Amino acid sequence: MISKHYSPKDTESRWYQHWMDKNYFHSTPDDREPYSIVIPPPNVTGVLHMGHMLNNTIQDILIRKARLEGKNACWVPGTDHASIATEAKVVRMLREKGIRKADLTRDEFMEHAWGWKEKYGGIILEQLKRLGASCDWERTAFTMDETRYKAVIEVFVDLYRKGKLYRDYRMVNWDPEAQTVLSNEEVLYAEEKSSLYHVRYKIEGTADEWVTIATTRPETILGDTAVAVNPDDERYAHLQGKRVIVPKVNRSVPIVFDKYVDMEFGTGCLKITPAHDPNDYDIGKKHDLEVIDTLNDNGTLSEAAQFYVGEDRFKARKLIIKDLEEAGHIVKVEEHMHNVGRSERTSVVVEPKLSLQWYVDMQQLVEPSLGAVMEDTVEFFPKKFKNTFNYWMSNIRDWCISRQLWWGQRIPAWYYEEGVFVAETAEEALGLAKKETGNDNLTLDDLKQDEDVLDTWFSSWLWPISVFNGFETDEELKYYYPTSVLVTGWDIIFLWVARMIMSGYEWQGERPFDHVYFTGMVRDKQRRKMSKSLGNSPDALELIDRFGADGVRFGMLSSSPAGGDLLFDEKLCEEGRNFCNKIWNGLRLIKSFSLSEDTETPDGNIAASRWFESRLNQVLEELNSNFQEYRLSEALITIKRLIWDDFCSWYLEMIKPPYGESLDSATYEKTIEFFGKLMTILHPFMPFVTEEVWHLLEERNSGEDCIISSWPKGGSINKAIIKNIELSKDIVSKIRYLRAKNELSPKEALPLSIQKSETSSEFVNDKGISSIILKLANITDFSESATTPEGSTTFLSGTEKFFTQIDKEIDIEAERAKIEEELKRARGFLIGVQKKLENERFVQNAPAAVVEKEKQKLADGTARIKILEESLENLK
RNA sequence: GGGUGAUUAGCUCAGUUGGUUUAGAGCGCAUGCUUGACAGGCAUGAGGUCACUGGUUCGAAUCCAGUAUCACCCACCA
Repeated sequence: MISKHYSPKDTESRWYQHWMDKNYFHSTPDDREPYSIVIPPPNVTGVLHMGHMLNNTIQDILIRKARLEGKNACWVPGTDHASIATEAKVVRMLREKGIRKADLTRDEFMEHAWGWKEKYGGIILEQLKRLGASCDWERTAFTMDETRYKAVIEVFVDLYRKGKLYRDYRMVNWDPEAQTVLSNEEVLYAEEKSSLYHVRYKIEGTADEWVTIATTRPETILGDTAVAVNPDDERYAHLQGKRVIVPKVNRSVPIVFDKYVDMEFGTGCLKITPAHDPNDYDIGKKHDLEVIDTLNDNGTLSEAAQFYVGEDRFKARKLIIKDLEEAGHIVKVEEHMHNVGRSERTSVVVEPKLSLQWYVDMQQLVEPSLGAVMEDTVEFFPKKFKNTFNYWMSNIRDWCISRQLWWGQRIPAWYYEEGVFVAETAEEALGLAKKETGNDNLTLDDLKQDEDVLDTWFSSWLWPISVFNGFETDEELKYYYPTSVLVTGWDIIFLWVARMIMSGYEWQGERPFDHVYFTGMVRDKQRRKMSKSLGNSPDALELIDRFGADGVRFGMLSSSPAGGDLLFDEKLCEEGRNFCNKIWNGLRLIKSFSLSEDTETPDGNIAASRWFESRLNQVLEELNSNFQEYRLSEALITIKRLIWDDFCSWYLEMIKPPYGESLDSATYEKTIEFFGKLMTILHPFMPFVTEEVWHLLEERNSGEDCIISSWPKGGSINKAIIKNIELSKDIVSKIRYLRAKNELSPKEALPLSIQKSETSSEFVNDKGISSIILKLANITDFSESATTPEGSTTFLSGTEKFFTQIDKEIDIEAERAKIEEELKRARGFLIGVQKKLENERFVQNAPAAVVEKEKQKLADGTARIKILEESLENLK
C-alpha cells in the first residue's frame, strides 16, 4: 500500500537524476520555436539564499511551461566572478592563514583565488539542482572563463577604438577596505545619526576674532585649504581678503566667496577640503586652491595630514575632537542625521578620493536602449519600472569601470612613457607603441600593463551574448538571441539590466531579451530585507529538507507579485507541502477503487465528468492570460484551487462509489485522464510531486514523462452544467449547515423537497444533478411538492425553495428573526436594482447585456422576496 | 529636494483595462468531526463604511484631483 504521506526525500533526487539521464534539459538549435533564458549569474562562491530561490523558481516555471508547450527551451546557467566580493573573501581567508595580500605577487594571489574558486565555486549550482532547476548544465558558463574573458577584452578594445572609453582623474568613491574605487551604483546611501561639530577658526592677524564652521568629518580639517562663505551673506562681508588659521595644523588659508555655500545651513560658513569632498573639489578648482590628500588608500591618515598619521580615519576623528576640545575650538556639538554612503560589498563608509580611472562614455550608449524600453520593444513587467529606467537613462553618468583588484579581467591597456596603448594582447600593444613613438627598438619589457581589473558588471553586461559565445561565432546566437525573458530583482536594474540592454544594441544591434520580469525582494515578517549580516535568512537547503523542493517552490511563489516585496513566512512552504500531500492522497483514493468493467456509468458520474471537463477548460483559459501577464502566483493559486476544491473536494466525492461497490471503468479512465492533465499544468510549479504522481497514475512507456508531456489544449466550456453544479454545491452546503446547526450526524439521511416553481421540475428531473445532491448531502429522497408542509425546515438556494423534515423542535422566534433579516437585505437590494432600471440614462447608456442582467436581478429578487414572505407566513 | 508605489478581514495579500444578486484566498480564530484518501485532513461559521474628502459616470474598491499615513528609489547639504 502507498504510504499515507507524500515523502519528497524519496522522490526528488530520483526524478532529477532521471531527467538528467534523459537529457531533457539540454537544448540545441532545431526547427522548433526557441524559448531561452539566461540565468542572472550568482556569485561563484556564494550560497543559495531566498532571493535566488524565488528568482530561479520563476525561471524554472517559465522554462518548464515552454518545454511542455513544445518549444525548444534553453535555460543557460552560470556564475559570476564577483570581483570585489570574491577578492575580499580570499584576502580574509589568507589573513586567517597569516598571509598578507601585499606580500604576494599578482600571480601568487591569483593562484590562491583560483584555488578558492575551485573549492567553493559551483556549490550554488548544485543547490539549484536541489530546487529542481532544469538548466542546460552542459552550457554552464563563468564570467571569467576563457570565452567570457576574451569577450570582455574584445569589448574593451572595441569601445576604446570607437572613442566610447576614456581615462580621467576625478573624485571617485573609494572603498578603504577593499581598497578600490566603486561606481556610483555600488554605493548605498542611508540616513545615519552622527554629530555635527561646530569648530571655530581664528581670523589671521586678530587677537580674538573667529569664524565658526560646521562639519561631520572633523578629521578632514587637516586637509582644509580654505573657508568659504556666500558672497551675499552680510554677516561675513567684512571678511573680504582676510585669511583664517586652520586649527591643529596652524595653516593659514584664504576665505573664498562662493554662491555654492548655503547661508541657512549651520553657520553659513563652510570649510573646504578639496581632496575629500566632491563639492569642495569643484570649489577648489574654481578658486585655485591647494589639494592636500590626507588619507591613505586603506583609510588611515597619511603623512600629509601631519597628525595622527597611520591612525584609522575614525580613530583620528575621535582624537582630533579631543584635541580641538582641549584647545577651545569646539563651539558646540549637535545631533545630526545625514546620508552616509557605504560600499555595497564591504559595507564600510566610502571616502571621496581623487584618482585616475577608466570610464565608459555612457551618453553614447543611451540610444537606442532608452527608446526600446519606452516603446516596449523590451517589455518590463511590471510597467512601473519604465519610469525608473527612463529617469536613470536620461540622467546617466559615466561608468567607472576600473577596479584596484586582481581578481577579474585585467585592463588591456599598456603604458609607455606618456602613451596609452589599448589592444587585445601585449604584442599588439607593442606594435601600436612602436608605430606611435617611431621607436622600433621597444620591447615588451618597456611596456607596463595597467594593474587594474574591470568591474564585474563589465563582464556581466555581455552575458546574454557571451553565454552563446556570441563574440566568436553567431551560430547559436542567431537561434537563441534575443532571449525570451530575463528574470531578476529590481535592485539591479541599473547595475545590470540597463547595461545589458545597452550592450545588446551596441554589439548585436538588437535587444537582449523580449521581456524583463522584475521580482520583488524577499523580506522577513518584520519587512527587513533578508541578509546574511542580519541572520534573518532561513537556510535554503534546510527548508528544502523540511518541506521538499515542491513545498518551498510553492511557498516562494504563492505570494510574490512581480516587483512587490515578498514577506517570507515558513507557513507558506508548509502550505505547499500540505498541497503535495493532498495530491498524493487523491492518488491513493483513486488507487483504492475496485473497478468494474460491466457497471453502467451512473448519471451522477456522467454529470460530474462533464462538469469537471468544463472547469478544466475554464481554468486553462485563465492560465493562458495569467502566464501572458506573468501573474504566476495567481496561476498557481488557480491550479491549486482546481485540484483541491474542484477535483478533490467535489469531483472525487461525486464519483466515489459507495462502500463495497466498484467504480465503472469509463469514469475511472476519465478520472485518470483529468488527473494526468492536472499534473501537467501543475508541473512547472511543482515538478517533483507531479512527475511522481504522473507515473503512479498509470503505466507509462519509457520516455513518457510528465516533464515532456504536452500542455493540454483547451476545449469547450459548458456554462449550463457549471451553473447547475454550482447550485447543487450550494444546496449541499446548506443541508450540511442545517445538520451542523441541529446537531445531526451526517450519517443520518434526510428527505429533501423542492417547492414547485417554473423551473423546479427541470431540476428534480435532471438525474445527474439530483443524484449528485442525493449522494453528497445524504438525501433519502428528492421530490417536488406543491406546498410546504407545516413544521418543515426550509432554506433558499438561488430562487428555489427547499425543505426537509428534521425531527427537532424549531425555534420559531429565531427562525423569524433570520428570515426577516434576509428579507430586509433582499428588499434593500431590490430597491437598488429598481432605481437603476427606472433611470432612463442607465437603460439607454449601459450595454444591453448589463441591462438584461439587471432585469434578471429584478426578477430573481422579486421571486426571493415572495418566497421569504411566504416562509414567514408559514411560521405563524 | 525629485520621483515611484502602497493603503481591501486579526495577519499576509488577490481583485486582469468600471457592471456576476452577498468584495475573494491563505493563515489565524470559533464550533463539530478517530466520515474507509488525507488531523499535513473534513464540515460549518464569525470577521470588511475597500485610508479620508471631493469629482467624472447611468454605475466606482477599480478612473481623476486633493489630503493623510507608510514604504521604496534617485540626488550635491557641510
